[in-house]
Amino acid sequence: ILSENRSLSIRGAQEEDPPDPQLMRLDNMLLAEGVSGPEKGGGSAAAAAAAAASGGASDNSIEHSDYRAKLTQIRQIYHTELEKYEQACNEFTTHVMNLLREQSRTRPISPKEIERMVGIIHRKFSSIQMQLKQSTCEAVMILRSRFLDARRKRRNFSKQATEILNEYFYSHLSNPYPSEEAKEELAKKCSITVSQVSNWFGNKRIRYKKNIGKFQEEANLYAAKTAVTAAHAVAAAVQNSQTNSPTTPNSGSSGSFNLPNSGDMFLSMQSLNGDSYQGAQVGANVQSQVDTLRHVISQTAGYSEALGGNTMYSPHGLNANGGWHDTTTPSAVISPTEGPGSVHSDTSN
DNA sequence: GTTTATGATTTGTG
DNA sequence: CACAAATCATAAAC
Repeated sequence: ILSENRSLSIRGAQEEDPPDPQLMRLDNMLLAEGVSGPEKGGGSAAAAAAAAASGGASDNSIEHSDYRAKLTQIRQIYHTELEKYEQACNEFTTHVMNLLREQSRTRPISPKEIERMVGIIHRKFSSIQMQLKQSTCEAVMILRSRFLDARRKRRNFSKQATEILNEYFYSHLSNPYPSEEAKEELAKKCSITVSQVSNWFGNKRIRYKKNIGKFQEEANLYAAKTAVTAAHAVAAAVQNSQTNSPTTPNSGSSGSFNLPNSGDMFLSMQSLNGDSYQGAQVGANVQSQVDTLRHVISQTAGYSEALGGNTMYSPHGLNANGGWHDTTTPSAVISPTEGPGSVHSDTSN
């Protein structure tokens, strides 16, 4: 009898004589969510995530890994608790049986009474199990709602991803519109989706334009980051006017990029950007670096922050009215540093 | 707690 | 459809 009871209680997770519809619902849901399903490996819900994670499809592995971790956690708790209850149930049953057996020596105990006792015990424990399942379901639901509704659970991108994006943005300030291809590349590098990249650039553009002053520091930082290589490129292109090597990056805390002869440098840059050199040897591929360098140089050339407003140095291709795109331009303001040669065809990558 | 930063969404335009 | 702009909702900082 005892062994029979044990096996019954072990199996007894779902089968109660009255097939409680609520219980069935819970069980089905837990099974569907992969909580009560196969221990490891691929749950039904985890299948997609697993494919994304191992398949190298950078799409949403990051988003789902978190989800999966939490789900696993829930599953573990669920199983642990379930096991605990079963064990407790068995122990308690045994205990009661022993008690009854002992009492049977002093007074007659009918098998019916024993059966009744066992029934009571099992009902008690299965109601506990029900509660367990219910709360587990609840937890899964909450988890799901938090992860399904992307807007609710906003995760910041990793520092690294932000670095990469900013680097691209500030080194293409004159035309911060990555091509589809470039977006894909960025997405891959940042482990985010292409649309996330698009979102990021959309937000960045509008917010940069809205308050350029606020982004000056950041712009300088990222400009300085690539300034070394940019300086090299420019220096190679403009062989003259190279008195001193641009010193060390200087980890520009307050934009102190110590250029030796900024004025001259700036002039050469202008001519470079203007016409004379444009097509010759340094083509558009230097343009991005010119962008970045110009920023630094203008800083060094005695340009205080935004407070006054950027008159002469209306930053990079952004005409004084604002807007890279120039839709229905009310006034054609020509950026002084931007010569006749407009900047497009960026030769990304 | 409040404020700021930031990713996502909605709306509107060409 | 890509984009700008406004807006939402949350994360992170204070």
